Amino acid sequence: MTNAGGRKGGRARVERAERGIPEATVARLPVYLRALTALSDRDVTTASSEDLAVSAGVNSAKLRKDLSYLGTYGTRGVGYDVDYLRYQIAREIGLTQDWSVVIVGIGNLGHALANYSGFASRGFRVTALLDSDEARVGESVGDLHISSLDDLDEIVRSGSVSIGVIATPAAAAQIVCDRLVAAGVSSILNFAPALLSVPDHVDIRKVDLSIELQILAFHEQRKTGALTGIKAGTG
Amino acid sequence: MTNAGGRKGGRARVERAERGIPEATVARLPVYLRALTALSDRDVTTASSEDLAVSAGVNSAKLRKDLSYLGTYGTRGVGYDVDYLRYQIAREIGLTQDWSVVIVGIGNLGHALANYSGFASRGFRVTALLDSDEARVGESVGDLHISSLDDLDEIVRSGSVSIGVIATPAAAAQIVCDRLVAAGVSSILNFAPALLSVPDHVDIRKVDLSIELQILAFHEQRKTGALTGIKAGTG
DNA sequence: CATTGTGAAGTGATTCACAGCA
DNA sequence: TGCTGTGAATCACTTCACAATG
Repeated sequence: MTNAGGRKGGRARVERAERGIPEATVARLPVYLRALTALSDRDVTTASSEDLAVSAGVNSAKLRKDLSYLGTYGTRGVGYDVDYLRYQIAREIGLTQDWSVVIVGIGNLGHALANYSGFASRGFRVTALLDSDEARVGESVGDLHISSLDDLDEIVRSGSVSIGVIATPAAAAQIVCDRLVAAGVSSILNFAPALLSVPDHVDIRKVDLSIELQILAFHEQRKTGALTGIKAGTG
Repeated sequence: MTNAGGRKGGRARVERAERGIPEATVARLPVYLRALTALSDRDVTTASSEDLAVSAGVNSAKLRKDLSYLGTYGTRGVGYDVDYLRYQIAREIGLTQDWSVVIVGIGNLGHALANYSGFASRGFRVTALLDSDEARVGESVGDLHISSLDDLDEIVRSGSVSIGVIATPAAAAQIVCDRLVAAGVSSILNFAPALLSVPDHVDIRKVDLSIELQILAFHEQRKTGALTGIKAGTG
């Protein structure tokens, strides 16, 4: 990488493979993993970067560059061994171990997440569902029952939970977030339309359904020429 | 910027402002909109780029640069008029008009999306729920009832639907996608864990819950040093 | 050979830093 | 004076293009 010049004079020693995987690459590893799994399911044993790239929806140079951050797992003139590469990526992401997840806020979305099979199929085990509404506590969803938010500490500690999912209304999100952090959760997936603040050691990712629609609306508007002074007349 | 001498009254000489908004900026406009709404709700009438930036969770230089793509809506030495800027951003995104949305696949997630109030509160009206499972057709969810996928053409045409949401299993996603496109939908939000191909004129965005968790797991693993047996010391 | 792995070039986004203006 | 709007500098990511190699 072009880190030429060197900043803080000294630490220039590039430990690329271990520390320096670009975020953009990290975000694509699960996509590659899924593509490899699909190939493996179709009994494909070897794939070139081009095959894989098509299967993952990226271009092959990007794919090769991405993989190069992990190590050299390909064979020149041949390609990649599908199962071997799949294992390596799974290991890199951390899917060779199980992860315990708690979901807080068991409304419509929380329900859906609790039942979402896509979590379980990777190594994510939903170990608890929490809600602050005491009327809901005890209710069962799938094979879990809803616990009180007050049990959070106990649940996180005893279940080695490191990932929390927030599916509460926006108004409750920061409080829930603080409690998750206090209980020891250090990665959070937030579905509430709210900006959350967390200490540095906590990772947070946000999924905002209404923002996604708004981004689509922006482009849709451009397409139909509704904005710019072109005669509108939708409909 | 090209606004030299050109204000809003003039014609569309400002090619850049209208056409060239960077994707990264577009993705943040809804965030700014939300921050402005929150400020407005607290009766804040004026905000500096710094205020706004804090409220939106970005830095102020980025916010100012983003806003500069839309036009010149601030006042030097003062800041931005909250309601005025809010309107301008809403207009830019296309939220000054309503958008009809159909949701296909009324399983757990589809249900949750159908009931999600965050859509309606912006200008998104869910006008139809579709499912290919005939046993489900007729069932009611909120104040809508589930229609057959076969009615898609009719629904899209009569309701001027331009946005479709796919919440089906992965195996059905491409077929549903093709049917949406054939019916005239030109923006798609895909929740199915599948790579969809669409013609150029169709915009597609993907929300993948399991990928989000995997990205968190990657970082979580690094934090706990679970993987590589990295010796903490940099050497 | 075919295909990987990677420097180098290219593109896009972010941040800096300050001129220009209310 | 205080803050916006924006060129210039920097940083991050992507793509090119080809030497290295099983």
